Amino acid sequence: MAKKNITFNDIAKYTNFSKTTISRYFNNPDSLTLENQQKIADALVALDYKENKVARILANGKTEFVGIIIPNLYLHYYSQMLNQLLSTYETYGYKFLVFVGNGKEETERQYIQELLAYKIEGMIILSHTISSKELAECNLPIVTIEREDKHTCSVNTDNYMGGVQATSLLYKNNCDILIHINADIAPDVPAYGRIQGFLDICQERNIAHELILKNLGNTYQETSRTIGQLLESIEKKYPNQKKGIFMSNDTHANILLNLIIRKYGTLPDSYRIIGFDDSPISRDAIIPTSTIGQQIEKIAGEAMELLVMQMNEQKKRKPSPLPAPIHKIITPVLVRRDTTE
Amino acid sequence: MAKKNITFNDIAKYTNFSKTTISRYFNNPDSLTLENQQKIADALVALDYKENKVARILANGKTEFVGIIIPNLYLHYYSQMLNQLLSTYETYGYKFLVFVGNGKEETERQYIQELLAYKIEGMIILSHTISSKELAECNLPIVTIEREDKHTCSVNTDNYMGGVQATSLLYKNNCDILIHINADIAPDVPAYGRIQGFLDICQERNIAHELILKNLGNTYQETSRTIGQLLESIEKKYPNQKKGIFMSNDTHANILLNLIIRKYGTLPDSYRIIGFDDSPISRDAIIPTSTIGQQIEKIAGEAMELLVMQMNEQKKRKPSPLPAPIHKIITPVLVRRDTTE
DNA sequence: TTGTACGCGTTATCAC
DNA sequence: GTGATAACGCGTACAA
Repeated sequence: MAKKNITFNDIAKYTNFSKTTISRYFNNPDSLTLENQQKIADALVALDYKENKVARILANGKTEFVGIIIPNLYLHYYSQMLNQLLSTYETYGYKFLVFVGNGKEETERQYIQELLAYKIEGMIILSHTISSKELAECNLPIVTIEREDKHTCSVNTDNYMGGVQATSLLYKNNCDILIHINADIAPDVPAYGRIQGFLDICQERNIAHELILKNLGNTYQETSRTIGQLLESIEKKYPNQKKGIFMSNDTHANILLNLIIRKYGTLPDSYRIIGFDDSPISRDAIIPTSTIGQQIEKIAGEAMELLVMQMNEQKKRKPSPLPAPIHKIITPVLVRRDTTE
Repeated sequence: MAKKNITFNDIAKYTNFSKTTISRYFNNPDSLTLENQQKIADALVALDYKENKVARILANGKTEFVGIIIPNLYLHYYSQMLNQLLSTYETYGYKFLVFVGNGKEETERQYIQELLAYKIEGMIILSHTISSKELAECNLPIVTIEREDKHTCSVNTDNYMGGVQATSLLYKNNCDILIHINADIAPDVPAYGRIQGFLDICQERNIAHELILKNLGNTYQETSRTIGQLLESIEKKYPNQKKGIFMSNDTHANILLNLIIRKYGTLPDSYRIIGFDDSPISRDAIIPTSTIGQQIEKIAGEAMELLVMQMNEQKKRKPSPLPAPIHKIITPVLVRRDTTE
């Protein structure tokens, strides 16, 4: 920088006020005469002053930074969530430092260290890598979203209810056999609720059902092949039966749907399908696919509200820590489209 | 905060060194005895020291912050680009302050002010709202991506080449009539190159063609209806001809494809389709769709490289400004799938 | 190899 | 309503 930055000192000299008064102009303008306010305002434009929030942070400790660690932005769910979180800037004014987790524990730990070094006031964690116990030890307001959350505040979709809704809809479609295909996830991850919801409804209503827990593969090719194999075995196992299939997400539902359509040219009456997430693919599919919609905007909003509450508490003289983590549950929305009746 | 933060001063007292030595331990450890390094290292853990980068910024002026303004994260293209940009943290160590533009000029201007107040070292702009002229006046290293870029450094896809590739492929598919459907975009936006590429190839090779420039609507419903109408008029206008249709993006290509499949049960030989972007929908479509792939990772990489170069220049004693903005062009990749032969 | 003294730009605490 | 002065935590000449 050739020309030095203009500081309060320069303005003070220019206006014959003190630094203090200039500071007050910004933080408590009413304590100045209107006349003097104007003087300073004029000086600001005359000198082309640019504020420096870094100095302000050092002086008053408030960074207005929030850190976000998100697993990726490939999945529509995550990018949408980030979108909504960033949008809360308009409401709360917090700035976001964003890191994309890569699943490596050590790296994500470094991200957190980096965030702490910048004196962020709080964190929102969507990544699954680091345990809520370790997160809680950061001693910082934290909200986790849709992940293990024993020791942190969190906002989650009511996955159980989602599972119930999906299963019930298939049931009402008069399916003979209900099938849920999902990965073999741990019970402490919120998404496990979908499985439990499926099982409970089936047992409660005495519905014939099969739960297929299987890793479907990490690439599209792999997933596609695995689902193809599952479809074959299902066809063999349940011929002449009306099959209601509840897929763990819309991408998988779409793959299944495409396989069926390519085979039969249409979705036979013997198949009903429902996905999860309400991602664009469910709408863009050759047959718009029923799904369970997560209320992403609401989840993001609640997460920030929960975080802001904690951050405000921290700013008090004697912050009283939460007696226990708060967990908010957001109800999902059933989206009926053409793969169910 | 109940307990005060540990500072270099505390460590200095604890170890009987001076602040300076502590500082050196972090910034130039080799200038200390191994023995003394160990002493300080021990003190660090004993006192549970947490570094404070805000203070460091104030002292040395290097924030290592880069600002990003992105129009939205709905479109896969943008979320992917953000993903790749954020991933460069591993390479360069720059932290990212991210804002989602909302299209309102005044708001985005405020975002920029906010970023400047945090003394970011550079900006990457994907939003279209603010002119490159105004951006350049920030007097800060800037790289724009895929937008008007007369006065800023930029990285863009070679849209013209993309148009040429798409058009050539349809031509090689022995289509009787080539049709390009796009929005009525301004010639100074990079994406205009797709139109020009289409036109040039058609004229050069004397191919029967039609260019349809039309706003397809802002909602899915609207877009879907508009494309349906276009399809009808195309069928009337070119019966018994083999139609090669180049859509402006994969979402629109998919809508068109679905309409055709729903009508004919398959993609008739009289239709060849190609999209643009290589977004997931092109792969997930009922018939995997040919498309032009933008090399997002490469674009993001080049953008950061270009930005880092400028930022490094700024840190020199006497930074010499670029004589003219540098514009990098990244060649797209033709992705052949099943909607062309 | 280590220390002294000051600067970075703002806010907070008194005093007037 | 306004001002002097001391933080905030770290980097960096310059000196030793």
